[in-house]
Parts: sequence; C-alpha cells; structure tokens
Amino acid sequence: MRKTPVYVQIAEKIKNKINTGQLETGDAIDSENEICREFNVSRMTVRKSLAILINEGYIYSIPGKGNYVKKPEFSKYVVQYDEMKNSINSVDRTKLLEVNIVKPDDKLADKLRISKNKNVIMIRRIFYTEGEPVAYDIKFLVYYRGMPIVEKEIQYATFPEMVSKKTPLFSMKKEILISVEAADEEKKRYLNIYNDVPLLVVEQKFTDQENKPLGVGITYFRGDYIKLWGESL
Amino acid sequence: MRKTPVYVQIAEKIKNKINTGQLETGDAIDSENEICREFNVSRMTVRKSLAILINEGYIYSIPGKGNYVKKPEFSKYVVQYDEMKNSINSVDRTKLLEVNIVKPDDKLADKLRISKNKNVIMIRRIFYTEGEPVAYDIKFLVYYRGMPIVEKEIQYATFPEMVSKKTPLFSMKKEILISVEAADEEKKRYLNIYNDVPLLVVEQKFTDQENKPLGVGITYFRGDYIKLWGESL
DNA sequence: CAGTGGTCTAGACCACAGC
DNA sequence: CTGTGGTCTAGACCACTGC
Repeated sequence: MRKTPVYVQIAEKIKNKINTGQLETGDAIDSENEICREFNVSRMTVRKSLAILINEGYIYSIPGKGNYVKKPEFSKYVVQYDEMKNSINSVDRTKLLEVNIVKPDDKLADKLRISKNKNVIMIRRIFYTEGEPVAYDIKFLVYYRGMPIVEKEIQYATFPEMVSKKTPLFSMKKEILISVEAADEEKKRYLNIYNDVPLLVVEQKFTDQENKPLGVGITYFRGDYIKLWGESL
Repeated sequence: MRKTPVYVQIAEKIKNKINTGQLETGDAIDSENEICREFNVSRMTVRKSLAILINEGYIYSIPGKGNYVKKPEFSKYVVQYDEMKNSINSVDRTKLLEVNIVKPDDKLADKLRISKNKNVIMIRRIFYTEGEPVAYDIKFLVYYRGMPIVEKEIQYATFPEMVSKKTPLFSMKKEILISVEAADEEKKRYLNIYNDVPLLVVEQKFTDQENKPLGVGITYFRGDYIKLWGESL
C-alpha cells in the first residue's frame, strides 16, 4: 500500500464538500491561492487537484474569475458498440451479399456530402452466430483510390476497420443512432424471421477531423440477439 | 486569435506522428527528458502534453519504463439517455399509475441485493407527448427513511433525480441495457398500440460508490417515438 | 547503476474579471 | 488597481525498471 499523492487527497476533500452539499451547483470554490495556503502546498499541486475535478465534471473554470461547482451530468453513458460483438451475442461468420461501386441517390449524396456522380462503395452483409442469421448490414463508403474492395478484407471487417485504412482511428468522429423497427419482408427473409421479432437498428456515420463524411452504415439486428450495454461517466 | 499553448502544440505533434503511422501501437515514444530537449521546454510542460495524450487515449504510461502508443479504442460511444427526452421526442406529461411499497420477489431481491422482507418502492408511470402515450415506465427503489413518495415529487422525476435525494449524482454508478421487444397485450393497452410497433427497452441500474444497488428501472418506449444518439469519445 | 516516469516546490509572466 | 486562473521554468526527491 503506497501512499496517496497529495493532489489526489485534496481533490477528494473538495469532492466530498460537493457530494455532502457543503458546496452546491454554481458556488465558487476557494481560489487556487487560498487552497495553497489551506493545505500548505504549491500552486501546481493544487492545479493538479483541480484538473482532476474538472476532468470528472465536478467543477469548471472561468479565467480571471474562479472555479465553480458544475451542474452534474446525469444523462450520459458510455456504450460499447461493436457490430460483431454485443453483451449477449458474438458474430462467428459473415456472408457477403454484395460489394459494388454505385452512384448515390439524393438522400445518400446528401448524407455523405458528395455530388451524385461520385463513386460510393456499397457493402451488404449478413452476420451469423452458430449458423443463425442475426444481423443484416449495409454500408456506404466514399470511394477513394486504394479502397479495400477485396472480399477477404471486407468480409469480417467492422465499420471502423474499413474506414481506418484511410483515416486513422484516433482522428475519426463517429456517430450512432439507435432505433427500433419491425422487420419488412426483405429483412425477414434475410434474417429467417417468421414471427414478430423486432429489429434493433443502428445507424453509423463516420467523419474525419474536418467533418467530411467517410461513410455511413446501417445494421439491422434481430431483437433476440442483441443487447447494448453502457455505464455512466 | 490567441496563440496555442506550447503543451498543446507538442501534444499535436506527437498525435500527428501516431496518426500518420510514424509511431505504431506499442511503440515507445521519446522519453520525457528527450522531448524536453527536442522542444527546448521544461519537463512539466512536456508532462502536460503527455497528460493530454493519455487522457485522449493515444498513449499509456509505465512508471520506470516509458510512454507507449495505445491500441485505439473504437467501439465506445457516449450516448445521451434521458427517459423524458431523446433526439426525436420529448415527454410533456406523465401519468402516475401506481406508487407502492412492496416486498421484492426473488429476482428483484437479487438484483437489488436485499433480503425479501425489505421494503421496495414501486413506481409505474406512463409518459405522454402531445396526448400520445409514448413510454411505460417501472422503477423499483430501495426504501429508506425520507424517501420521496409524494406524488408531486415523483411524477416528473427522472431516475437520477429520484435517487439523488439520497446519494449525490456525482458518486453514483449507473448502468443501462438497451434491447428490443414486441409489445405484449398489457403494454399495447398502456401505449395505445394497435399494430406491430416494436418497443425499445431500456433497463437502468443505479448503485452507490460501494456498488450497493439503489434502484432499478425499466422503460418501454414506443419504437416510433424514440431514437438514441451517441458519438465517439 | 543510470534512466524512467510520478510527485512537488517556489518562483515567474500573462490575459482577463471586477472594482 | 488587485486578484484570478493559464502557462511555464528549473530545479528537487522518490520508486521503479533494466542492465
């Protein structure tokens, strides 16, 4: 058991004041210099404590004024989403239905922010688990030279992997939209659905650092084979 | 346009090395002292740069050894979830179906990690938007003295708000599970469903700092009134 | 042992708030 | 003007790693 750093201790003490209601949302906390005197430490140490609190969403800072207690954020969750793997299921095989270079329709051209005569790669796949079809997946990637259109490279790739050949994963912005819908005839056929199992629909949109779209995708999961898990922070 | 701090500039340069492939996953980056010499800055400045990279998931640090390029995390999203408000809909009225103190059944007692003779508050509500029922909501809160069981306090409260009377929001751990299901007769009745609109189901579980459960909840949203949105980071 | 990252100090200068 | 937070320096000691 090694000892806790001073800056962590100070951060904990301030956290405590907030958690116990001694400090409320919007209140100003002691100035950095006051905290220095209070704990008899240097300012850099205090600033390290405050950095923790800022990072964890406890406080925010206004230069020239002071540090203030922030309104807690309680509606954000970190959700794990991987097309091939969720908390109750894992894809063990895929079938490539189609890989084609197509021209986008109005809606797609708009989403990808390209003109209608540009090339787009369309990939359609079925995901399987133990022989059962569990998801129907369509992706549209903005075409560029060197794009991986080799089946082997595409078949088992997740969306981030496909796009990361061009743009590094770190600098990519990703969005998802999660919704529900009933399966139409086409999807029922693809997914061997004979009853009223609903679908979980995940739309993905990837853009680079400059917000230029790299691709969009939509994955239809059989409702009985997917559960997404998330936790606060 | 004020100038960018040195530590941000250094962080950007190292990011760039990673994003352009000059540094790959697992590679060691220059030691802190080397970076000091390279940019002619003090060590604290360099450490501030590295703190950014660590925070953004670019690198990790091994004391006594060095800093290394981290494998990018590409399956995590920050999802906004508020029972009363999502990206396509906002609840403007609720109906309290029931507020009761009950004894948990086996399953619930297990989930809440309490014995079966303890008291649990059950709250059942319907959420409405412009007169239409859009969600059916059930919550179970571990009873404690001072619990808000006044209708007025409960009717419009979200889950975090209900529980925050006891445990401060900051120190609470929240989990969600997102799934899909077809509406049974009871839910069809509650939600005025006459066709095959599926339901989006969100289970929530709140625990305190010591992982003691505070409450669980399950909300059934009409599929045509909900869409969850998330983004990377 | 020398080199690494982790912590901490006691200064400094700046831009900015508020009076 | 003083006080605030934001940046930055040039040291220091520690625990740890690897040789």
